[in-house]
Amino acid sequence: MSEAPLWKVAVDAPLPEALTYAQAPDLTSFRRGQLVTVPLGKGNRSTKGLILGRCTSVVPNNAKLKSILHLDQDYPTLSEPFVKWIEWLSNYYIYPIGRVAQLAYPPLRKQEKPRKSNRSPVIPSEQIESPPLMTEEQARCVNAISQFKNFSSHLVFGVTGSGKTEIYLRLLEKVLNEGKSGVVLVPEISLTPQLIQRFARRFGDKIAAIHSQLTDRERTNQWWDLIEGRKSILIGARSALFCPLPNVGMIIVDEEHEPSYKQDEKLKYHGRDAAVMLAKFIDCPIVLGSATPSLETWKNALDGKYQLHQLKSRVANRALPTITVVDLRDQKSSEELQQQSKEKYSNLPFWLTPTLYEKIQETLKNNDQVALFLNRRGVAQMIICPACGHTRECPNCDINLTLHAQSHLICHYCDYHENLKEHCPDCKEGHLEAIGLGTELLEKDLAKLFPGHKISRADRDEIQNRSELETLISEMETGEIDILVGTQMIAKGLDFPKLKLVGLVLADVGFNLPDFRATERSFQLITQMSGRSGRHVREGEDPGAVIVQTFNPEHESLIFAQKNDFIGFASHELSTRAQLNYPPSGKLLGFRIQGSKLSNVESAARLLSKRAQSLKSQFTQYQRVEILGPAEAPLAKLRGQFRFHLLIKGNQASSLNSFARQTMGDEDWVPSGIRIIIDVDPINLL
DNA sequence: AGCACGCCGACT
DNA sequence: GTCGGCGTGCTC
Repeated sequence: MSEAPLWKVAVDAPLPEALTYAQAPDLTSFRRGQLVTVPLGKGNRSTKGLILGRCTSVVPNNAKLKSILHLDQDYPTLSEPFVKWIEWLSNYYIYPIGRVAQLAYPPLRKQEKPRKSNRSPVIPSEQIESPPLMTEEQARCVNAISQFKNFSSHLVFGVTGSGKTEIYLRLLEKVLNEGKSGVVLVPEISLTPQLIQRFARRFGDKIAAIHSQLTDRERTNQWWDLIEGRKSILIGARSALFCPLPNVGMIIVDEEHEPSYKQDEKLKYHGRDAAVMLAKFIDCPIVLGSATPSLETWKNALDGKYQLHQLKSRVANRALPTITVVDLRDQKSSEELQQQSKEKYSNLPFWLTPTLYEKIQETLKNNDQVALFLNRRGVAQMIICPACGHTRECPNCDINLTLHAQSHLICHYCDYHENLKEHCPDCKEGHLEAIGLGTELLEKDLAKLFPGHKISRADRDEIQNRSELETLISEMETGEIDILVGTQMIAKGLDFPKLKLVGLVLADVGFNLPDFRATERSFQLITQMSGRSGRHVREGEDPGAVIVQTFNPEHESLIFAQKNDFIGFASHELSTRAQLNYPPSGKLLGFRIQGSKLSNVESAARLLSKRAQSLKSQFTQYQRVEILGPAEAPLAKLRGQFRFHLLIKGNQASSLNSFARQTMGDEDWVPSGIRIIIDVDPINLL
């Protein structure tokens, strides 16, 4: 009997490595990239697996090999670059290879005969429109990038309203003309019907979309449309990257600075970084776009790794809005002023300064729209008993409950609900008081102040799906809504012609988070929010206005945002980061230790830290690795699980990676009931 | 992640 | 006795 080959198969199970299988004698040879079905475990259980190649090493410790059951020939063979990319993801993010491989396939089987669905189509059919004229800047940028056919990274750095989307459309047009396909990644939140429509008006039925709002069936159908070449432009959220469509000629990542590109569960990958690697493996250009690039990307541009294409002017020379900063401390300290305004403004709620109030009135009088931004939901963040000082906390998470409506207390992390009692449950005496503010409170107060005007709220409580967002958008477009109140949701990508005033109710919310990126986030937020205002003013017309209310008017993020000076901000912030060796100067890797018993979690965290310390002292190549912690995570308890974390900082990704692997070892030292989760390049330090 | 095994308590 | 609760551990 001739020697049958052995195969390395990445099976869909949480195994750190691929498993080795024998080839059943009646099957023909396999190829790397093919999907197969293999037996796994006891009983006659079977799973999907990706063939990684022949097994060259000696058969692992006397395991009794099983045979591959069959080839799943309905599915396409993944290309060599794509398989390499999957292997890279698994190595870099320290995540089971089989689990990564599985992401390349759709959730359901291929649909043989299409059934009619009463859901609205994923891509609306639109009348094709001819492209608008480009500005000179836009044309120069398109020409520069489209000269590249092989791997090369480009940063399109353009102020909001400079027409980055038009650049993407033109680049994709060229890609299509060469008979290739293209992928456009956008943050989930800005994957609005508006954006898809805009692509559909240019490319008609060549467009496919993949995002979290699709049903499994819709997602599967989009996947096959791309695989079989019926669609050749894929626009989607980060998960769209895993669709192995053939012949990709360009990848575009819009709003590349968006933290939501980082997935923080399962495979904790960064969509932008993963996109750059994919482009590298398939050898095509990658285009990153932003008005406020992440410092990681900006540093790459400064270092010459990415080519910088800067757009300095807004389309049609629209003026940038003026940013007025209102110091909330003044409002409190100057008694004289307060006395004066007391009479005139006695009706104003505490969060609304006369400056903002008057500007709202003026804007409404001109029949224009106002948007107020506050990064907090609900009515109040804290419920306190004035008698005993107790606050109402979530029993599962280490966090205050937020008040919604009149009497609903909700935990924003685990969705625990309870009713607000009139008397404090602890001392049974004090009347519970609500402290703080949220979007729901703004909406209520505004309704009293501006009767007769339509006020709408956009936050996760109010807008939960695509159709609700669509309704809101169309009401904004028709001018039906006068004042829009919202969280993050309204900061991204929305484009309303009549929006002339944007108010940031309390900019400080973002300044003081326990996160080294807090300043960067604030700068981005202020810039993005002000970009929403006056996007359609004509030349010579008054620009839109932005009013920022804050207790910290001297905060760097505000100073630079007010001057519209990203470059100044970036160089200031880069030097601050470099001093502490934070990214993008250094690299970070986080361990999260969690379990249901506090003492066990704490001792496991200590044990992990001890292993790391001894590794560091043992090997000279780890001398410069810093070990921070272990400490209780800022959210010390979440969904009933206690959490500790350990952060390690280093200079190179590769050495941090091997340091983390060696620290974990074979994991047989991890006590039962404890889970240790690795997060490479963490974004959320909570 | 599944799925089996195994060791206890509550029932026919 | 034996059914089934879910804690523990393994998957070529």
